[in-house]
Amino acid sequence: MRSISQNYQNFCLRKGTWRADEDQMLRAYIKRYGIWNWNEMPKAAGLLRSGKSCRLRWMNYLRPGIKRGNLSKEEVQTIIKLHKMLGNRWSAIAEKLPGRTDNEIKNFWNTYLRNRFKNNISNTAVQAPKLQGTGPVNDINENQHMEGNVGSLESSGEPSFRDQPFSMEAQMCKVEDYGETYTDEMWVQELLSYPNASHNFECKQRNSSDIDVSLPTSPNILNSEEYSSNGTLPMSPIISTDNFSSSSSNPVKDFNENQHMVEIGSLESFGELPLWDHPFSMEAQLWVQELLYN
DNA sequence: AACGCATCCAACCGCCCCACA
DNA sequence: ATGTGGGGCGGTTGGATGCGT
Repeated sequence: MRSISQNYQNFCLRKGTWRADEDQMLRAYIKRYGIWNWNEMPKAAGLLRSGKSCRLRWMNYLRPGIKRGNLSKEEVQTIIKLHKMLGNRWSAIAEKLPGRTDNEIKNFWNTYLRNRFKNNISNTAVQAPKLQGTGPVNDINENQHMEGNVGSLESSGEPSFRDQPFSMEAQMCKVEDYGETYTDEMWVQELLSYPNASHNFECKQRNSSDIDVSLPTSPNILNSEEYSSNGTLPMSPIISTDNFSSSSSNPVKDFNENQHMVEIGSLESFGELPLWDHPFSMEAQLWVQELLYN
Protein backbone atom coordinates (compact mmCIF):
# COMPACT_ATOMS: atom_id res chain seq x y z
CA MET A 1 0.00 0.00 0.00
CA ARG A 2 1.42 3.32 -1.04
CA SER A 3 1.48 6.13 1.45
CA ILE A 4 -0.20 9.45 0.76
CA SER A 5 3.17 11.15 0.51
CA GLN A 6 4.30 8.63 -2.03
CA ASN A 7 1.21 9.22 -4.10
CA TYR A 8 1.74 12.96 -3.82
CA GLN A 9 5.32 12.60 -4.88
CA ASN A 10 4.32 10.50 -7.83
CA PHE A 11 1.71 13.08 -8.74
CA CYS A 12 4.42 15.72 -8.88
CA LEU A 13 6.74 13.63 -10.99
CA ARG A 14 7.48 14.51 -14.56
CA LYS A 15 6.58 12.15 -17.34
CA GLY A 16 7.28 11.99 -21.00
CA THR A 17 10.33 12.76 -23.02
CA TRP A 18 13.49 13.45 -21.12
CA ARG A 19 15.07 16.85 -21.52
CA ALA A 20 18.78 17.30 -22.09
CA ASP A 21 19.27 18.82 -18.66
CA GLU A 22 17.57 15.87 -17.01
CA ASP A 23 19.83 13.51 -18.90
CA GLN A 24 22.81 15.51 -17.77
CA MET A 25 21.69 15.47 -14.14
CA LEU A 26 21.17 11.74 -14.10
CA ARG A 27 24.38 11.03 -15.94
CA ALA A 28 26.38 13.26 -13.63
CA TYR A 29 24.83 11.79 -10.52
CA ILE A 30 25.49 8.20 -11.51
CA LYS A 31 28.98 9.04 -12.62
CA ARG A 32 29.71 10.47 -9.20
CA TYR A 33 27.75 8.21 -6.87
CA GLY A 34 26.99 5.15 -8.89
CA ILE A 35 23.71 3.25 -8.86
CA TRP A 36 22.51 2.40 -5.40
CA ASN A 37 18.72 2.66 -5.23
CA TRP A 38 16.63 3.68 -8.21
CA ASN A 39 13.79 4.97 -6.07
CA GLU A 40 15.97 7.17 -3.91
CA MET A 41 18.42 8.33 -6.54
CA PRO A 42 16.11 10.72 -8.40
CA LYS A 43 15.45 12.72 -5.25
CA ALA A 44 19.12 12.82 -4.37
CA ALA A 45 19.94 13.87 -7.91
CA GLY A 46 17.27 16.57 -7.89
CA LEU A 47 15.21 14.90 -10.58
CA LEU A 48 11.43 14.98 -10.58
CA ARG A 49 11.27 11.53 -12.07
CA SER A 50 10.27 8.16 -10.78
CA GLY A 51 12.96 5.64 -10.07
CA LYS A 52 11.59 3.46 -12.79
CA SER A 53 11.76 6.26 -15.29
CA CYS A 54 15.36 6.98 -14.33
CA ARG A 55 16.34 3.36 -14.55
CA LEU A 56 14.76 3.00 -17.95
CA ARG A 57 16.39 6.15 -19.24
CA TRP A 58 19.76 5.00 -17.99
CA MET A 59 19.47 1.44 -19.23
CA ASN A 60 18.10 2.29 -22.64
CA TYR A 61 19.79 5.54 -23.47
CA LEU A 62 22.37 7.04 -21.13
CA ARG A 63 24.31 3.97 -20.14
CA PRO A 64 27.83 3.92 -21.58
CA GLY A 65 28.30 1.62 -24.51
CA ILE A 66 24.82 2.00 -25.90
CA LYS A 67 24.88 1.77 -29.66
CA ARG A 68 22.69 4.06 -31.64
CA GLY A 69 21.62 3.69 -35.20
CA ASN A 70 20.68 0.86 -37.46
CA LEU A 71 21.24 -2.73 -36.64
CA SER A 72 23.89 -4.43 -38.70
CA LYS A 73 23.14 -7.41 -40.88
CA GLU A 74 24.88 -9.63 -38.36
CA GLU A 75 22.83 -8.21 -35.51
CA VAL A 76 19.63 -8.76 -37.42
CA GLN A 77 20.61 -12.34 -38.12
CA THR A 78 21.42 -12.86 -34.48
CA ILE A 79 18.09 -11.47 -33.42
CA ILE A 80 16.21 -13.75 -35.76
CA LYS A 81 18.20 -16.76 -34.71
CA LEU A 82 17.79 -16.05 -31.01
CA HIS A 83 14.14 -15.21 -31.36
CA LYS A 84 13.58 -18.61 -32.87
CA MET A 85 15.17 -20.15 -29.81
CA LEU A 86 14.02 -17.82 -27.07
CA GLY A 87 10.84 -16.21 -28.26
CA ASN A 88 10.04 -12.76 -26.90
CA ARG A 89 12.71 -12.83 -24.24
CA TRP A 90 14.11 -9.53 -25.34
CA SER A 91 16.50 -9.10 -22.48
CA ALA A 92 18.00 -12.51 -23.14
CA ILE A 93 18.41 -11.64 -26.79
CA ALA A 94 19.87 -8.26 -25.90
CA GLU A 95 22.53 -9.93 -23.80
CA LYS A 96 23.99 -11.38 -26.97
CA LEU A 97 24.06 -8.03 -28.70
CA PRO A 98 26.48 -5.73 -26.90
CA GLY A 99 25.30 -2.16 -26.84
CA ARG A 100 21.76 -3.01 -27.84
CA THR A 101 18.88 -2.81 -25.44
CA ASP A 102 15.95 -5.12 -25.03
CA ASN A 103 13.67 -2.22 -25.85
CA GLU A 104 15.47 -1.53 -29.09
CA ILE A 105 15.35 -5.14 -30.14
CA LYS A 106 11.72 -5.39 -29.20
CA ASN A 107 10.92 -2.31 -31.24
CA PHE A 108 12.90 -3.64 -34.15
CA TRP A 109 11.13 -6.94 -34.07
CA ASN A 110 7.70 -5.45 -33.71
CA THR A 111 8.27 -2.93 -36.41
CA TYR A 112 10.29 -4.68 -39.02
CA LEU A 113 9.67 -8.35 -38.67
CA ARG A 114 6.42 -9.22 -37.00
CA ASN A 115 4.60 -6.66 -39.06
CA ARG A 116 6.21 -8.06 -42.16
CA PHE A 117 4.62 -11.38 -41.46
CA LYS A 118 1.40 -9.90 -40.28
CA ASN A 119 0.81 -7.77 -43.28
CA ASN A 120 -0.34 -9.70 -46.23
CA ILE A 121 0.48 -7.22 -48.86
CA SER A 122 -0.34 -7.51 -52.50
CA ASN A 123 2.10 -9.89 -54.11
CA THR A 124 3.15 -7.52 -56.83
CA ALA A 125 3.61 -4.45 -54.72
CA VAL A 126 5.82 -5.47 -51.88
CA GLN A 127 7.04 -2.74 -49.65
CA ALA A 128 10.22 -3.23 -47.73
CA PRO A 129 10.65 -1.78 -44.27
CA LYS A 130 11.02 1.91 -44.13
CA LEU A 131 13.55 3.42 -41.84
CA GLN A 132 12.70 6.68 -40.28
CA GLY A 133 15.06 9.35 -41.44
CA THR A 134 17.68 6.93 -42.65
CA GLY A 135 16.76 5.61 -45.99
CA PRO A 136 14.43 5.45 -48.88
CA VAL A 137 11.16 3.72 -48.93
CA ASN A 138 11.89 0.45 -50.56
CA ASP A 139 9.66 -0.90 -53.15
CA ILE A 140 9.70 -4.02 -55.10
CA ASN A 141 9.34 -3.23 -58.72
CA GLU A 142 7.14 -4.74 -61.27
CA ASN A 143 9.63 -7.50 -61.83
CA GLN A 144 9.48 -8.23 -58.15
CA HIS A 145 13.08 -7.37 -57.60
CA MET A 146 13.55 -5.53 -54.40
CA GLU A 147 15.52 -2.36 -54.53
CA GLY A 148 16.99 -0.11 -51.93
CA ASN A 149 17.96 -1.22 -48.52
CA VAL A 150 16.77 -2.78 -45.36
CA GLY A 151 18.16 -1.22 -42.29
CA SER A 152 21.87 -1.25 -42.66
CA LEU A 153 21.94 -4.36 -44.72
CA GLU A 154 22.98 -2.41 -47.74
CA SER A 155 26.03 -1.16 -45.99
CA SER A 156 27.70 -4.51 -46.00
CA GLY A 157 28.85 -4.00 -49.55
CA GLU A 158 27.78 -7.50 -50.39
CA PRO A 159 25.43 -8.13 -53.27
CA SER A 160 21.96 -7.62 -52.02
CA PHE A 161 20.00 -10.72 -51.36
CA ARG A 162 17.22 -9.03 -53.21
CA ASP A 163 19.33 -8.73 -56.29
CA GLN A 164 19.04 -12.42 -56.71
CA PRO A 165 15.99 -13.61 -58.53
CA PHE A 166 14.06 -16.36 -56.88
CA SER A 167 11.63 -18.76 -58.21
CA MET A 168 8.89 -19.61 -55.81
CA GLU A 169 10.18 -23.14 -55.89
CA ALA A 170 13.50 -21.89 -54.75
CA GLN A 171 11.94 -19.93 -51.96
CA MET A 172 9.94 -22.85 -50.79
CA CYS A 173 12.67 -25.40 -51.17
CA LYS A 174 15.72 -23.89 -49.72
CA VAL A 175 16.59 -21.32 -47.16
CA GLU A 176 20.10 -21.01 -45.98
CA ASP A 177 20.18 -20.67 -42.25
CA TYR A 178 23.69 -20.45 -40.97
CA GLY A 179 24.89 -23.19 -43.20
CA GLU A 180 21.84 -25.35 -42.76
CA THR A 181 19.84 -26.24 -45.77
CA TYR A 182 16.15 -26.01 -45.17
CA THR A 183 13.88 -28.31 -47.01
CA ASP A 184 10.19 -27.60 -47.26
CA GLU A 185 9.53 -30.03 -44.53
CA MET A 186 12.05 -28.39 -42.25
CA TRP A 187 10.62 -25.03 -43.10
CA VAL A 188 7.16 -25.99 -42.01
CA GLN A 189 8.46 -27.68 -38.90
CA GLU A 190 10.54 -24.66 -38.10
CA LEU A 191 7.52 -22.42 -38.27
CA LEU A 192 5.52 -24.84 -36.20
CA SER A 193 8.22 -24.73 -33.58
CA TYR A 194 7.92 -20.98 -33.47
CA PRO A 195 7.54 -20.12 -29.79
CA ASN A 196 4.33 -18.21 -30.22
CA ALA A 197 2.97 -20.93 -32.35
CA SER A 198 3.58 -23.52 -29.69
CA HIS A 199 2.14 -21.20 -27.09
CA ASN A 200 -1.02 -20.68 -29.02
CA PHE A 201 -1.06 -24.29 -29.82
CA GLU A 202 -1.03 -25.13 -26.13
CA CYS A 203 -3.64 -22.52 -25.37
CA LYS A 204 -5.97 -24.12 -27.76
CA GLN A 205 -5.29 -27.48 -26.19
CA ARG A 206 -4.92 -29.05 -29.49
CA ASN A 207 -3.47 -32.46 -29.89
CA SER A 208 -0.08 -32.30 -31.51
CA SER A 209 -1.07 -35.19 -33.67
CA ASP A 210 -3.55 -32.88 -35.33
CA ILE A 211 -0.71 -31.41 -37.25
CA ASP A 212 1.06 -33.45 -39.77
CA VAL A 213 4.07 -31.64 -41.04
CA SER A 214 5.54 -34.45 -42.99
CA LEU A 215 6.01 -34.11 -46.66
CA PRO A 216 5.78 -37.52 -48.20
CA THR A 217 7.95 -36.52 -51.08
CA SER A 218 10.61 -33.91 -51.14
CA PRO A 219 10.25 -31.05 -53.55
CA ASN A 220 13.07 -30.40 -55.94
CA ILE A 221 15.92 -28.65 -54.31
CA LEU A 222 17.57 -25.83 -56.14
CA ASN A 223 20.93 -24.70 -54.96
CA SER A 224 21.73 -21.03 -54.65
CA GLU A 225 23.64 -20.99 -57.90
CA GLU A 226 20.73 -22.50 -59.71
CA TYR A 227 18.17 -20.10 -58.51
CA SER A 228 20.38 -17.12 -58.70
CA SER A 229 21.03 -17.78 -62.35
CA ASN A 230 17.62 -18.98 -63.16
CA GLY A 231 16.32 -15.81 -64.68
CA THR A 232 13.88 -13.41 -63.21
CA LEU A 233 11.28 -14.08 -60.64
CA PRO A 234 8.08 -14.90 -62.41
CA MET A 235 5.30 -12.40 -62.12
CA SER A 236 2.95 -14.95 -60.71
CA PRO A 237 5.04 -17.75 -59.40
CA ILE A 238 3.07 -20.85 -58.79
CA ILE A 239 4.59 -23.70 -56.97
CA SER A 240 4.16 -26.83 -58.90
CA THR A 241 1.97 -29.32 -57.20
CA ASP A 242 4.15 -31.92 -58.84
CA ASN A 243 6.65 -31.09 -56.21
CA PHE A 244 4.40 -32.41 -53.54
CA SER A 245 2.59 -35.52 -52.85
CA SER A 246 -1.11 -35.41 -53.43
CA SER A 247 -1.64 -36.93 -50.03
CA SER A 248 -4.54 -35.31 -48.22
CA SER A 249 -2.43 -35.13 -45.09
CA ASN A 250 0.09 -32.97 -46.81
CA PRO A 251 0.42 -29.80 -44.78
CA VAL A 252 1.34 -27.80 -47.81
CA LYS A 253 -1.79 -28.72 -49.56
CA ASP A 254 -1.93 -26.16 -52.18
CA PHE A 255 -0.36 -23.07 -53.45
CA ASN A 256 -2.72 -20.86 -55.29
CA GLU A 257 -2.24 -18.32 -57.97
CA ASN A 258 -2.04 -15.56 -55.43
CA GLN A 259 1.17 -17.05 -54.12
CA HIS A 260 -0.45 -17.96 -50.85
CA MET A 261 -0.56 -21.16 -49.01
CA VAL A 262 -4.17 -22.00 -48.98
CA GLU A 263 -3.91 -24.35 -46.12
CA ILE A 264 -1.10 -25.51 -43.96
CA GLY A 265 -2.35 -28.49 -42.11
CA SER A 266 -4.31 -27.32 -39.12
CA LEU A 267 -2.62 -24.01 -38.90
CA GLU A 268 -5.58 -22.06 -40.09
CA SER A 269 -7.11 -22.58 -36.71
CA PHE A 270 -4.56 -20.44 -34.92
CA GLY A 271 -6.90 -17.54 -34.83
CA GLU A 272 -4.96 -15.17 -32.62
CA LEU A 273 -1.56 -15.93 -34.02
CA PRO A 274 -0.57 -13.22 -36.45
CA LEU A 275 2.01 -15.35 -38.18
CA TRP A 276 -0.58 -17.83 -39.14
CA ASP A 277 -3.43 -15.43 -39.58
CA HIS A 278 -2.32 -14.80 -43.07
CA PRO A 279 -0.77 -17.09 -45.56
CA PHE A 280 2.81 -16.43 -46.40
CA SER A 281 3.11 -13.53 -48.69
CA MET A 282 5.88 -13.21 -51.19
CA GLU A 283 7.12 -10.35 -49.10
CA ALA A 284 7.34 -12.37 -45.95
CA GLN A 285 9.27 -15.08 -47.66
CA LEU A 286 11.66 -12.72 -49.33
CA TRP A 287 12.12 -10.82 -46.15
CA VAL A 288 13.00 -13.84 -44.11
CA GLN A 289 15.32 -15.10 -46.75
CA GLU A 290 17.05 -11.78 -47.07
CA LEU A 291 17.78 -11.82 -43.41
CA LEU A 292 18.87 -15.40 -43.22
CA TYR A 293 20.78 -15.67 -46.43
CA ASN A 294 24.52 -15.69 -46.32
C1' DA B 1 1.89 25.51 -47.03
C1' DA B 2 -1.28 22.66 -44.80
C1' DC B 3 -3.30 18.64 -43.76
C1' DG B 4 -3.89 13.68 -42.88
C1' DC B 5 -1.99 9.34 -42.58
C1' DA B 6 1.78 6.07 -41.63
C1' DT B 7 5.65 4.84 -39.15
C1' DC B 8 9.08 4.76 -35.62
C1' DC B 9 10.67 4.42 -31.08
C1' DA B 10 11.21 6.41 -26.35
C1' DA B 11 8.76 5.97 -22.46
C1' DC B 12 5.20 4.22 -19.57
C1' DC B 13 2.48 0.57 -17.37
C1' DG B 14 1.39 -3.51 -15.07
C1' DC B 15 2.94 -7.65 -13.72
C1' DC B 16 6.25 -10.91 -11.93
C1' DC B 17 10.27 -12.54 -9.42
C1' DC B 18 13.25 -12.44 -5.73
C1' DA B 19 15.53 -10.96 -1.61
C1' DC B 20 14.82 -9.72 2.85
C1' DA B 21 12.69 -8.67 7.23
C1' DA C 1 4.74 -18.35 6.05
C1' DT C 2 3.84 -13.81 4.83
C1' DG C 3 4.32 -8.96 3.52
C1' DT C 4 7.01 -5.48 1.34
C1' DG C 5 9.95 -3.17 -1.81
C1' DG C 6 13.31 -3.07 -5.56
C1' DG C 7 14.43 -4.43 -9.93
C1' DG C 8 13.46 -6.49 -14.32
C1' DC C 9 10.55 -7.83 -18.04
C1' DG C 10 7.24 -7.78 -21.97
C1' DG C 11 3.33 -5.32 -23.87
C1' DT C 12 1.45 -1.05 -25.11
C1' DT C 13 1.00 3.90 -25.86
C1' DG C 14 1.49 8.29 -27.78
C1' DG C 15 4.55 12.06 -29.30
C1' DA C 16 7.67 13.05 -33.00
C1' DT C 17 8.69 12.67 -37.56
C1' DG C 18 8.33 11.51 -42.45
C1' DC C 19 5.74 11.33 -46.51
C1' DG C 20 2.10 11.86 -49.86
C1' DT C 21 -1.52 14.70 -51.60
